[in-house]
Amino acid sequence: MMAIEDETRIFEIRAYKKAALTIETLQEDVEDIYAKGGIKALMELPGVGKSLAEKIEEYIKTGRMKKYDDYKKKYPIDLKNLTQIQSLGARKAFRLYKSLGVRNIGDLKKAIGKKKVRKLKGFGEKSESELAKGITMLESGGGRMLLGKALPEAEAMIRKIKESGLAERAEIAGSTRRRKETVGDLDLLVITKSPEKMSTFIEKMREVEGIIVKGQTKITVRLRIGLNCDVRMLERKSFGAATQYFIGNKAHNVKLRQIAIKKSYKLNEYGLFNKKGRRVAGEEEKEIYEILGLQYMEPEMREDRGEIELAVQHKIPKLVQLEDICGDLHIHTTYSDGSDTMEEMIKAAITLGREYIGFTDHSKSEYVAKGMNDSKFRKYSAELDSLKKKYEGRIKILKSAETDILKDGRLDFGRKILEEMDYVLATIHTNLNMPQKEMTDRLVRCIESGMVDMIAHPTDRLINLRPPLNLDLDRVFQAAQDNGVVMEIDSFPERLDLGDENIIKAREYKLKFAIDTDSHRTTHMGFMRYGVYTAKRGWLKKEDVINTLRFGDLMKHFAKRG
DNA sequence: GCCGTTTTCGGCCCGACTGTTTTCAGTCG
Repeated sequence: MMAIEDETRIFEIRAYKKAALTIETLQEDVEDIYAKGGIKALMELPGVGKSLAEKIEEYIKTGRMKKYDDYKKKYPIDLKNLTQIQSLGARKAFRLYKSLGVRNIGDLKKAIGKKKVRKLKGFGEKSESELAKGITMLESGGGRMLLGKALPEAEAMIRKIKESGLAERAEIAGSTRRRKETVGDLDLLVITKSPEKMSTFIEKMREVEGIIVKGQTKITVRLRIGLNCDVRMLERKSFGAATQYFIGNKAHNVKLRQIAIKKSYKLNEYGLFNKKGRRVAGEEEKEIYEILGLQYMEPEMREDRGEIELAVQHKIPKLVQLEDICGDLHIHTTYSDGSDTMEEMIKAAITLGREYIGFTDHSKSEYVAKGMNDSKFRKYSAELDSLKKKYEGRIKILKSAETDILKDGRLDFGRKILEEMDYVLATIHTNLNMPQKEMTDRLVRCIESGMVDMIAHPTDRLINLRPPLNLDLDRVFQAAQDNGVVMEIDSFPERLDLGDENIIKAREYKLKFAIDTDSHRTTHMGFMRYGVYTAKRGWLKKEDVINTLRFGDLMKHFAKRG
């Protein structure tokens, strides 16, 4: 609303946005900060000064903000939703309101239906149809896609672009490269001497449904899988700068450019330039960080969560890598809801070079997953024993089960069976709607039982499908710390649980993690990389992850718990 | 509206593309 009012106040508007972002990404609730330290504590937050702190205070105390309410009276427009429409910002939305009385998306649809928009000054037939398209896109979901689906698509496109013979280099950028759990679009970068031919090649790719915009250095297309894809074409000398720029994220880049300015440089997607306009870096990403006095960091860390401050001090941690993973501790077979046999899973694990593999079929409470009762567990156990012998020298086999945590926090198998296992993996699968205190008590009781080594997919969320369990994670992590219980990072693309933000929280409790695939068939074993990406986004090092241990050390780790 | 190793005033990240324009406003990333 301020943007409609007066464009010259752009910096004031940015100040509001910046403060809003600070509060959104706070680890703590802003109300708690205020309760503890009052207005002074609010002013400590980056981007929050006296004026904004007072407004936040007003909002916490009264639930309202006068300045906002006054604006809202003046502009009774649903800007929040209207500006979700592609190509529609605050100023255009206001013009639509003033001349056509458009207050919300419904009104806009009607106006477009009556062909009224095209008659307005500054609008035309084309803008009208762009708005119509934008509304359709928005209504058809417009949501974010799982990394597990978007990344393979991006990789396939990169392969084809390289094979075209038109590209010298091609890389994935954007949130896909940062390995965010979901992505809103694909960003691809290409070095080419013939951008026009490259554009035509992209247009004709089988993955592409149609063109959205096309310029001299970039083309945006709609992909059949339901994502937009930006392809930027560059010269070799700018490739590093462009990679840095388009990997982002935005907040990370803004900070980088501020550092550049302080050091009398200018940073953009074409390079790092000194005062005289001479390019001092640009072909390689690393040079840019180096000249700015920053330690290089992997893209997974670039979320402006303190990594730049660490880079200034050259204290960037060495993150865990896929190659560090020695084994997989969460595997299903035909003994419960898996579709491949134990032996098929073992052979696949050997092909992937795993040193060990832990079997974890479901316990009896999981009727739908054909969970094992005690007698079925006996058969399962016996077969594992004979396979252990058969594959001796080729792969180590561990015996466990994904044991249900019952409503009261007890486990679904008795002590005798649990003691037969090399380690106990436990999780919540049923009664997912308990209130926070009960749910937390349930999990904490289980952790404190002394019977459990590891909690599988601790929040049980399914991305875009099911919210996380209502848990007080601070209590859970504290209990895990006290009892040496490991938290799983489930690599299944729909799960990625714990996710990056919860890993960051868990790290404060100095917990150990296991990155597992939760495979239900041999092809799922390749999901390990998504778990590693997530761990990297949570800044985990090799030492934080127990399945980077060699087999002997892993057994020592489990033995410590008895 | 915020902020300070150049500053309590005067900066604040930067460029591409489109549509509707005759030189630019608006939007996006």
